[in-house]
Amino acid sequence: MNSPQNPVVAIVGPTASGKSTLGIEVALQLNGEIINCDSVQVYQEIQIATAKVPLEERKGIPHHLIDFVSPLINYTAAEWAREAVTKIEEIETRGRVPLLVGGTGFYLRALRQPFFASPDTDAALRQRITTIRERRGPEYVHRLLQRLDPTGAKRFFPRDWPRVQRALEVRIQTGRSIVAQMDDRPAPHESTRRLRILALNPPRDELYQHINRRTEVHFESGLVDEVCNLLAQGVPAESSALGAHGYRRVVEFLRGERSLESAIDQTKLDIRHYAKRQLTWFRHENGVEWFAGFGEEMGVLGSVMESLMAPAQPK
RNA sequence: GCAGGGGUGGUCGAGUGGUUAAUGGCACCGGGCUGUAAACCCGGCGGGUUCACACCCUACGUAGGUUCGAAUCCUACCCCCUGCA
Repeated sequence: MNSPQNPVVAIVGPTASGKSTLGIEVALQLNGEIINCDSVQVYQEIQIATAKVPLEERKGIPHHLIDFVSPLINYTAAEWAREAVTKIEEIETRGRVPLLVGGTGFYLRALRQPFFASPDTDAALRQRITTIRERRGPEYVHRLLQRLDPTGAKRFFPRDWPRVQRALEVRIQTGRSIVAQMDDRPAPHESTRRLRILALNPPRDELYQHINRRTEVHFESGLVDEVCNLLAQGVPAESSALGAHGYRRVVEFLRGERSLESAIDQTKLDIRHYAKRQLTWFRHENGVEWFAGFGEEMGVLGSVMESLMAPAQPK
């Protein structure tokens, strides 16, 4: 019943490349619904610097997995992948086409290559390890891992603390090395075989200009006030939500650690670096079809539609 | 005009006679990524030839000089900053 004629479309690419706009246009033409694939847009309440498409600009296209997680929670890729599968099924049941739109390559990969089964994050354990890291440095944590799980320790650079800490957590929680478990991936959802991954690749210098301009607009639109309010509401400064681009630097500004100007400049830089990493990610992701240009360009929409109407390229 | 300080690679900034194409930071480029991923980490980074060991060229304001050897010492000139006029 589900053939390649019923594709699941993913629109990916660097930030500010016009994915959202393109996604809506493609959805209109394919009778689709959009599933957000961006690790920041999932959060409620943070608004200005997230580049979420406002409701009135969605042209009636339903958007899922957007604006639905409290900023108090630290959402994860595995959760997203699970919920995305559910949404894909729901949308297809309605006879519509699911469109995954967003720049978080890691989320998309979590969907295509599900993670090995592991216990939920133990917040207390994570906090304990984090405290150790803050007091004694990431290398110290790496040495701990070396003792408990030498194989795992070899796999990660000592300073790569998120991965080192996770490996340590897994070793402690399951009694086994993370490395020994990594190949136990569950089979991906059937729909991932019908994925058409379309990636935008605008000229790098123009993309960087877009990013710079967009960042200035965000600050002019009251980003600083937004952060003040969020902090006042009790959203922790260390939350994933406030770690997002823009928010993070404004928090530093409010703490007096940098000037407003430096917060703006650093945000621009953060985002430019991010865009580059996204490009790297998708360049090496399997089965990606590239389109030069921004998603807002009519020509790009044209070639995207043309390519979607044609059968998928054999890989 | 006088006195003092300074001009180093895209940028900031070390280096004060000899493994110096020149520490380091940033930018930039490339790469990684298995429940924090808008996070975190790794590598390259004057130019040219080479698969590679390697080799050649050009570089520390400009022009000369001293020296076996200079970004580092000397002379002149140009420019910048500070103080006094």
